[in-house]
Amino acid sequence: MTKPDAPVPAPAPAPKPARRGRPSKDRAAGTADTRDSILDAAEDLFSKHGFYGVTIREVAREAGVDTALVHYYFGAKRSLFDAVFLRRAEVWNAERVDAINRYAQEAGPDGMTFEGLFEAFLRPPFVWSLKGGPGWKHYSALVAQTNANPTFGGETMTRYFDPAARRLIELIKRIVPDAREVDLYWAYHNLSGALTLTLGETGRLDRLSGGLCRSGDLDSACDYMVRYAAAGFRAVCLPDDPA
Amino acid sequence: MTKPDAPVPAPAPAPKPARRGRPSKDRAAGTADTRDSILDAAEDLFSKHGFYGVTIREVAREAGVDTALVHYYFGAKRSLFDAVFLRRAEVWNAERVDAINRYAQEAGPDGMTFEGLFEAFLRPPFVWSLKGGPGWKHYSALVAQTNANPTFGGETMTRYFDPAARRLIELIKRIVPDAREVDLYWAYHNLSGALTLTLGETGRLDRLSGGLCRSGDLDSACDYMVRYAAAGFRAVCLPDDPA
DNA sequence: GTTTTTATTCAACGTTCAATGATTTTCGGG
DNA sequence: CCCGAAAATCATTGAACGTTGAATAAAAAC
Repeated sequence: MTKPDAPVPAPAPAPKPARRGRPSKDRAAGTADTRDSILDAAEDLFSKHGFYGVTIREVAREAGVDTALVHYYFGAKRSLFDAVFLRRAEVWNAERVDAINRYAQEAGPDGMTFEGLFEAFLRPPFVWSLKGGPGWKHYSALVAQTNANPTFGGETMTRYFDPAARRLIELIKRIVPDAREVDLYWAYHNLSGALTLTLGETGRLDRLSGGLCRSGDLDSACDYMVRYAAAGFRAVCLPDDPA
Repeated sequence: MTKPDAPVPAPAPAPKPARRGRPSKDRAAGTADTRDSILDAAEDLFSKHGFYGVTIREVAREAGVDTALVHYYFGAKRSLFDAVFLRRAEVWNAERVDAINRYAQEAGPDGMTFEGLFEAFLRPPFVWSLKGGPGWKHYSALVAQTNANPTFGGETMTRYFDPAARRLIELIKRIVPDAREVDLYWAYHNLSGALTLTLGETGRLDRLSGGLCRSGDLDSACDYMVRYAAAGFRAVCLPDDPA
């Protein structure tokens, strides 16, 4: 059944040195290197197939390490997922909060607009996804997927992502002091859904539009979202449109 | 090693009659009953834990049937998922297309508004989720999750859900004939994200708002979404706001 | 009344999974 | 120079996985 060994592809590719024990110092930087490569691999795979769609073995293979090393660094599989999720959560949200706080200070209490505030709030994640390297792109998709999942990461999403949303709503109240709070939350929910779907870059918009729009064109996406959301908030909070 | 049989809990609880072979005719309606109960169980579980988070054994147990029966009716696990997804897809989308077509006819070419059109387009799925029983609620969550997944159901979502979106955009063009098509698609994307996140009812809005909003209050959600989206579309397609 | 088809249960197959314990090698501190 | 801690591999464990084949009983077809 074996094919005739005509071209001789390679004389048994020496499957690996398979060195055991602690690695010699010259290779890599020691520990942080391995840890991060596991996180990167897990981030990539989780973002594409979800928690249950990924095995520790796949993570280890993509990271180029032994399966047991994943447990050595992160313990149970669920802990690995949490580590992936938390790694960028703080950066992501701290930057958004900083941006809207800075905008509020620069614009002053009476100079703020919905457009300016949303621009400050939305642009950072789009920029990370565009310019932060593949890790950030994967992370965006992971957040999008986690946000849509009813039983997964609920507490984590709340813990890390809600403070930024709360701060945004506080600042919106300065723009429309008479708005009802419940209206603001529902309007924010509309914005949140659009944001996560867009950052997920599932490619559905590309197919729906027959190639006219590209999911990866996040600069345009952010521009559209700012205008769309600003008008939506005004319509929801200012029903009589005093303009 | 066996415990002293002091209290005698039960003389072997007769774990089940475990009848074999085709069921007698009086019990149940024959085949459609079993098939649907499997679909219902799978729909429930898939919507909560995703494709890989559910095992055939769990589906069978929740449906109250043998594991092998699931394969008998649906073959491979992936085929079961597709069957679940397709069962309600046609109803869901046919009704939305009918509703917007009816609205277009009643309002006439010059009488259509964004609010009226979106009301027709959005209300049906909200009503199904509210009044269609638990199956429709699970299905809504399943669609929300599938829509956010980059590698799953992409073709299926496109095949069954895009025609309704295309028809909607055609009708929007009658309201704003001068709008650029690319703007309409991006605006629709914002609407789509809000819709699926809301129908998912993940409970995040409840926690974010401290109980002020309830995810399950889909009547309000739909009202908000109609107003929000109508204003958003106007802002995106009519940048100079000729009003 | 016999035969075929349909619906169901049971038992098992081979595979893969997450996780662990033992072992090995190198680094760093004394 | 030694010795403990760190970082890695290997081998294995028990459980759970999707899937299949054989057996069985009622219904339907002839």
